[in-house]
Amino acid sequence: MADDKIRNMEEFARMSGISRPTVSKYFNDPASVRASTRTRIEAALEQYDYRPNIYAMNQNRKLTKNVGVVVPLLSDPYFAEIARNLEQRCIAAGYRPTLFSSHGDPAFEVEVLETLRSLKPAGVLLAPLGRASDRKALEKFCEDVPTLIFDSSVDEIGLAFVGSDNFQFTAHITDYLCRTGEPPCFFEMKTPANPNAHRRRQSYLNAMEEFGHSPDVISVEGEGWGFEEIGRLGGHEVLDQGRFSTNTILCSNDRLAIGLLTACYEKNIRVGRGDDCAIRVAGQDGHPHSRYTCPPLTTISHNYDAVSQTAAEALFTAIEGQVSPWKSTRLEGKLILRDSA
Amino acid sequence: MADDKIRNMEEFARMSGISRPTVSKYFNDPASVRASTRTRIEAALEQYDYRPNIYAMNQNRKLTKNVGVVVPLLSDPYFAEIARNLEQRCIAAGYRPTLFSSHGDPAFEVEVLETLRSLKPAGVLLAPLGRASDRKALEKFCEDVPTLIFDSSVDEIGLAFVGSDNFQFTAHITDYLCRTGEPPCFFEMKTPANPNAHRRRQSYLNAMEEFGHSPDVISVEGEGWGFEEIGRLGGHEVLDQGRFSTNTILCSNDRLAIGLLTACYEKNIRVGRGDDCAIRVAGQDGHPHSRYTCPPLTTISHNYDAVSQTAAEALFTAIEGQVSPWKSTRLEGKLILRDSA
DNA sequence: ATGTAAATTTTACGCGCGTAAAGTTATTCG
DNA sequence: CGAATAACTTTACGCGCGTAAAATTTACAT
Repeated sequence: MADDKIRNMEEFARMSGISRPTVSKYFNDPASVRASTRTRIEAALEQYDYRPNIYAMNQNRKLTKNVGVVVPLLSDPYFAEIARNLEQRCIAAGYRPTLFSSHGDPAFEVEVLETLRSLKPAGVLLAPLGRASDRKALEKFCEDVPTLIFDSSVDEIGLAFVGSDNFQFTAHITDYLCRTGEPPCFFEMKTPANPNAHRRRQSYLNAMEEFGHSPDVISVEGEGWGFEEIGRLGGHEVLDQGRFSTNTILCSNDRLAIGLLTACYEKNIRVGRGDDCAIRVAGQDGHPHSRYTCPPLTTISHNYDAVSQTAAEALFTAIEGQVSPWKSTRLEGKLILRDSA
Repeated sequence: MADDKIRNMEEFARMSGISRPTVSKYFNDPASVRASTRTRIEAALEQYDYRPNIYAMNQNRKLTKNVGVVVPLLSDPYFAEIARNLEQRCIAAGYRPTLFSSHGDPAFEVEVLETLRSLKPAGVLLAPLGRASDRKALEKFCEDVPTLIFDSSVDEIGLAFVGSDNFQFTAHITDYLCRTGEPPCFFEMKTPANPNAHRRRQSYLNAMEEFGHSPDVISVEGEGWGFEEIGRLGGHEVLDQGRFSTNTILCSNDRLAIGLLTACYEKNIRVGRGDDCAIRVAGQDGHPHSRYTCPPLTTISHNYDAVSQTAAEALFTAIEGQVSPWKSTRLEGKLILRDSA
């Protein structure tokens, strides 16, 4: 490997004895050049291991291969997992994903979108912060860049929406809980940071009414994204005050449930469906960690694969020219029965 | 807001009645232009809300403000947390972090580095995959780009290394376990994917010898990054076969410990330090989730803040011209006593 | 051998901006 | 008020590549 440091495509083209435009064409699509040319380029590639500058490539391209992936908060394992899933799909489809976290901050979310404009992405997979999002900024962005909204919908913006059917989620698990024991009360944050919380509360209320039970929503204090700790502290308070009206608690999400389970542990309250257990606790999300709580958490899980596949494919077909009207796809969750409820 | 869509700096400069180079200078450092000019630019900014294209900016700049942050796997909450921490510090220091995950794959790690070259970063904060990493590729990258290695060291490459002192980690918690009960055996993966595993095993062996106990390393099967499940399945197997020679188990990392705790739960084995408990389990890392296991996990925690602060600052001073010889900084962990051991 | 289509090269320009040099205007100071 | 010094503008070029059009070469069939 005679590594005389190739600096740009010009130099590489000279070294391989082929014109730069043809080399450019090769990198754009190796099959678009004559076989003999391809061989020569690939031989030179072995010798000088040159790679085009991706950001310079995209500068003057009609359609880039960039795809932006934006999630509200990467340190939440749920978003980390779905982001990883989406990234893999982008790569598999020949796109270049770039991952961004909004860090739970609406202002930063707008910042991320501005950065994304500079990237000139062919498309964007965006999980907005939800209620906290700057609607107008999102809308404007969606007008300029093909954007698919996932996880949490904001009006009817973008190409389409793909997410879980939160109404089905909560209705389904509420139904399960009602059929197998006392009807649940609903444990949530008073001012939830995560996007789908309101939908789930509403769905709980609807379901309880439909099943002929009186609902009981318990909202605990707490700011930010430290849901486990909010669930734990809130759990202690509510348990101390005996505010749970039933022995069955449906949490707005798994992280809250995990905190509540810890509070129960600390209070020596047995959780589960056995006769020796005092309460049942269920979550919602299918959080990667829900399998490893004690007791393992009964939850209704997002269909991670289906959501990310549907979202990614919808974006790709839109990028590739298919025009279709705005559509909302809400996928059903799957009840995961474990020991906690 | 007369939004006649400004397309580039040229147009914006024309609209604000100022030359493009001066506008460019303004965006580079607002204080570098006359106050009256600044006012005019900022007035125009209000009207047309234009933003320079970041990637075009960096194309021909001597020193960019880009900083790459690379971690082995973003869906591991430990890395997610430290990455978030680093990102915030970069932003606070006026840099533009771009986050990358190696997806646990050495080939992809190299891919990420190639992408990073195109970004022309002023510096990179790199947590390598470790043993699995392509040493030569890393080395080459570090020669070209100012790179600070963190979390897991690979030879003496890059500007410096900042991480936790795994020897101190394991020695410290081993010492604690010895002083408070039976000496621990060591629970690990046979072929660990994470980088610091070997150091920790070695440190366990050293510590046990020093304390005059005979060590016992138990390595369980399992591939990949699903540590909890590996810990759970391995735990079942080892418990079934009665292969734990003592009642105290030190796990190579918290995620493994979380899985082992689940196995114990499933086997109805009480974990903790009470008289009614059969075994003690301890982890290592201070994983965000370790607080919420049942029982809460005793562990030795990375000093997240100190590691990320030291790493970030070391990189920034290097970027800003300070030349200093390669140095390895290993920060001590803090023992977090909880109920599991 | 000849014609034709495909591939390639040449040439030229563009993307959105940084940056250096030289000339012009504005500000400051004695 | 004139000179010195900033600050600014103009001009010109560069970064690393895409892309379009015209000219040339190559491949393949007849």
